[in-house]
Amino acid sequence: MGQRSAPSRYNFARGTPPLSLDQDIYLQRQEKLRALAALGVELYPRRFAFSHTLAAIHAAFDAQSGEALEATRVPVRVAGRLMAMRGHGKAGFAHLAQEGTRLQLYVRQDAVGEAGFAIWKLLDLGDFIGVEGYLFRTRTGELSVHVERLDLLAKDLLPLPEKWHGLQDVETRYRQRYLDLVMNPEVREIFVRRSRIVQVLREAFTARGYMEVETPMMQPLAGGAMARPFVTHHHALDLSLYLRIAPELYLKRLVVGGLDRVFEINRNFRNEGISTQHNPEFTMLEFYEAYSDYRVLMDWSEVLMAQVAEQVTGSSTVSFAGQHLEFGKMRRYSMREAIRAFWPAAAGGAPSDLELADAAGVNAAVARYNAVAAPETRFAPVRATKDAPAGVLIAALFEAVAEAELIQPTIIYDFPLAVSPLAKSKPDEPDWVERFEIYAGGMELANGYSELNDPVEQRRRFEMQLQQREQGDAEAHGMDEDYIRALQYGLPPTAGEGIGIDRLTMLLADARSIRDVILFPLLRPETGKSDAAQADEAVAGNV
RNA sequence: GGGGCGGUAGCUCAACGGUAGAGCAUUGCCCUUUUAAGGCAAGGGUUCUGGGUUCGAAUCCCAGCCGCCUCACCA
Repeated sequence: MGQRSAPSRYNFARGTPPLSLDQDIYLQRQEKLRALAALGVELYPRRFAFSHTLAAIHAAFDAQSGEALEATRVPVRVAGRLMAMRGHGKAGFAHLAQEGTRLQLYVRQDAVGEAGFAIWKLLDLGDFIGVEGYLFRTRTGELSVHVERLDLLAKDLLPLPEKWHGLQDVETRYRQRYLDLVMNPEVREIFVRRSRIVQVLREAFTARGYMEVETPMMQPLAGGAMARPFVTHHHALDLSLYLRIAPELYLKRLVVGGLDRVFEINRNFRNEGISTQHNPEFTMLEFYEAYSDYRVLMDWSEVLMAQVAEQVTGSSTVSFAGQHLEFGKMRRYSMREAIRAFWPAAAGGAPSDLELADAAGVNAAVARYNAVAAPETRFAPVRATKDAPAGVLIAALFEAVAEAELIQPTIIYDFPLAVSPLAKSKPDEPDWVERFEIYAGGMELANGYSELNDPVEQRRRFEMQLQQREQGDAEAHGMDEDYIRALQYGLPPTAGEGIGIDRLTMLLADARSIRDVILFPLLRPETGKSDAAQADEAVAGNV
């Protein structure tokens, strides 16, 4: 076949650096392409009409005996990527892979002819091929295709990772996700499951009378959450825009407009840190229903989570990080109850509702807690910002005391108003709002509330946020006059909620990093050229 | 941003101050029911980069780059 002569044929002599193996294989395989072309093979044909998917073949014939197959000689045309090849002189075995399933091929010269066998000898691991033949069982009983015709569909010019261990290098897995998907079946399974989760959610919302909508990703004001936004610019309008941090304010405008039940599954963008639980762009399911409140949504969310877990994993109890999470029955604590329930004994008496009702009491509780808290323990200290409102401190206290303990799916309800500028206050406690969050696996999974629909109160809340911003809180919410105008036309009583799809997928797929449930997580860009690019340049004489 | 761990052949990994190796993959030869096929032979390395210590560095030291984990921020 002459592969070894390939480097010299291209005359790399003048100042060309030594080729790495990667380039070597690339050039070998290009040489095989030329050899295939010389055999009259079309190198990049346009289609292959298959008779069955590999999955369909397994579904239909796995139960049939070798004798039955021999009697009927079922003709098949199948396609896929070559993932294993075992040569045996003038015959050979291969495994074809397609959509996560595999089927064995048996190729022998007397069945495919000399020309067909010449093609077979020029195939490599990773090539896409289509074959025609009939089904049979080998001596060991494996369902296989007895190949009679073999077509190259697309050649793999670069070597696949090692077949037994798969692709392990974490960076390569994320940068070249296609290799991860080719080599690691469990990775493929996670993304199949993610798709299933979204599908089940869509069905559940549709069944509840919701319509799916899309609202702007580019917004003149980044509202609906507290986070640093990404900034971009529209040239024709000479307009600075923010990638949205949340769709909330647009979805509620739709409820003003009479779309009573709306949901959106789409990306949010937050210009903040990257961690195992944070990616700068992440997928949020956000939904609003008119004439409802947070109690309705708490109950519905609990049902929904159990239903999704059941339909996706087969059980409402799911394994996550070595624990069994029971989505069938969620615990519920008010935020104040949760602080008391998980209060460290060493810190003395847990704070009462009365103590948490004013700044002095809250500061005393934080001081008691911080006296026993220490970094690197489960009780991290509360970092008290100067002059932070009592509500902000209470929320911080909750996160420090309780959040890490919320492994089992748990609803935390009734939040301080100071951290909830868009939520309706409780009728009997004006400093607290009708808001809840769902925690599971130690992560915040969902956030919902009764929507504040009083435009006068909403303006006051925005002004409070502006004050916090002036005191140095860069993430405090900005004033949105257009949103207030929408409220002035009347927002019916409404409840809304956001569910983090990435985190939900982590929980239901037992993935410990958000990067394992996002196909292309954000990474620092690669620098430099690939070996193949260098080889191409060398061949073209550009070096 | 702080702390910890890591980067060796295309891939998965050894070698831990003294000649850079194995398996898979690749190339050649043999092999018509194998399946991590097998046998024989061969090729393939800027040990992330740059300094330093040393007779000698993949190994020790310093700096940088990249990645992972973790803390902080956040969902």
